[in-house]
Amino acid sequence: MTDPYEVGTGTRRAFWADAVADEVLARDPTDPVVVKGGVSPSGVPHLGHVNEVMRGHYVAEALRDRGREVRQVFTTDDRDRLRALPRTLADLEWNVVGLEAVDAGALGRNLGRPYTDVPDPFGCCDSYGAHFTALLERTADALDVPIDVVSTTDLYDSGQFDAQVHHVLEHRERVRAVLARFQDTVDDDYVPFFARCEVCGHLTETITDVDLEAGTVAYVCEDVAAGEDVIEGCGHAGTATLREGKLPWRLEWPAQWAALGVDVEPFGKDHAEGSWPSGETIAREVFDRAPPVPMVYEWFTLAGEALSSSSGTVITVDEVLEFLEVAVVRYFFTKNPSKQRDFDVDSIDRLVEEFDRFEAVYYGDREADEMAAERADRAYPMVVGEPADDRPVRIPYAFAAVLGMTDNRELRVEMARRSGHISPDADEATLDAALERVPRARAWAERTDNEFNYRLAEARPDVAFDAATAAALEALADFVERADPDAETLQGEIYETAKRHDVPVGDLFEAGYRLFLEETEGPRLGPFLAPMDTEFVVRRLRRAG
RNA sequence: GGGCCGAUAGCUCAGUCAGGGAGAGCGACGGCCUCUUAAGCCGUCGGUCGGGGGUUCAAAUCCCCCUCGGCCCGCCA
Repeated sequence: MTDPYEVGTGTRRAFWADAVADEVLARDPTDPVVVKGGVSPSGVPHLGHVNEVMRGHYVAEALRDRGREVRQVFTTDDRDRLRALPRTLADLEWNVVGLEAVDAGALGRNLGRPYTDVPDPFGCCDSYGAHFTALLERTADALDVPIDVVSTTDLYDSGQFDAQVHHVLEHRERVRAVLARFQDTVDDDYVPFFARCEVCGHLTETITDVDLEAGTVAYVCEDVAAGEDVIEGCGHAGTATLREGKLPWRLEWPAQWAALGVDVEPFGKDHAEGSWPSGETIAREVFDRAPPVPMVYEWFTLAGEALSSSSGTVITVDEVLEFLEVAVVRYFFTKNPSKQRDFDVDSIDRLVEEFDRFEAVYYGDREADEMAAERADRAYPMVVGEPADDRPVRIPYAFAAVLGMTDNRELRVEMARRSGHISPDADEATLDAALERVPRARAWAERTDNEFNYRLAEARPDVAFDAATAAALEALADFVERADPDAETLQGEIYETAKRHDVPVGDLFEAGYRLFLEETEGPRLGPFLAPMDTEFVVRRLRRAG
């Protein structure tokens, strides 16, 4: 069998997507090459689900780069049954809410039914499945990844799956024999089909007869185990057509490959040991076709916790984009897929700085070893789409958070210029692009309430100082009013003023932070105050407003 | 119980596929900027490469055993 862990590691390639593309091209597929991913629309799509989109996207881009036409398909496995109620849900605007915000009782009565048969708890889409599929599509859109979303329910309903379902049932003896090599529970009575009960709508696994001539199965609606719980069947005995049900996942997956002509598919490490080995064998021995090139990605954790829609440990792409630029998020997914990675909002500034370095390496503005240089060369254009001629001006993320202390654009520009992060002759377009990071970094500082989370105090804080400090502040105000000093002059003057008034330097700085930020510490005061409106600074130093 | 992936500096990670110099960023420490004050620059320190054994002239890299994190071997993805 093909070890999915080996694909992408067997050749010397700086960027894993190129190694996967090598593997795909070695099989000489016909255009369009089909890259697939997919998930079950079981709940709020989170950052982990993005693997199914982004990993495939990079493989697709690597193939396109070699002149191939590529179709990236994303199956929403919406015929799967609702097995448990997730702890959290999200409306179409990404407002994440607890289960108590919807009619959980009504939702609970739908356990056992396919997602596309469950009413949308928010009432805005055709079904539960359609609702969360819509969020998956929005996720891909937000990251600028073009995908063809294919509903698995639609594959059944429209007849596109007829041939595969028929084929599976026709050769169910062989299916049984193959699956039994992988699963102990497959016995002589096993029929690889779940029928939808015409009375209660549950998917039942008890198939009592198969009539391929008529294209129907006979079933009894029995209890189904769902984790610790049991979903009760209604006991009804009836018949269903081959479109009124579904294949078990281990067959549905290879059936998708056959129906959609899939050439390559990334999947999570959970599949690597379970459904991949059996699926690959089913593809060969039942569908008589080569399985796609596999590629495994490891899972992410969120601040050390497993991402899970059902438990509610989720971070959505919508959330992530509040504090990261699209390119940075896309960059995150260029990293080695075989490593478990922790996504920690607290230290997201590191990721951004890493992206900035990666970008600088691409533009040759930064030394890098051969491997890193080649990786930047390959991956960067896929991350940003179309690299600009010149390296974009980037403000360091942490400093961008600092600029977020004020909403005044001129002040932001002034501070960025004086800090040397933006050249004095930068045009408006460059400024806008560079400042795009500021609100995101500001959102991050607020969210994590870290050391960059401070705001310019709009109203004068109510603080009192001893006589010496007050006199020093007064002197400083006079100096600012008289000299309108630049950053370094002012910074120096603060020291001098403190000395002259016999005030410990630290105390005078602290007084400044209290007056302007309502904090006891802060950024270097000179560069911070110098670009501000002189009148305002003087007034505040005199505690007059 | 069987199997798979991962573990490299305080932190985040590259390097492991094809054996030969242990690396980057951040942090810490020191220095520069008339200046202890969260941004800039220069420099320094920092690692039994998870542990043990083996192969080899040579092992982070190959082999075996073990520990830890995660996953699979039921369902679901």
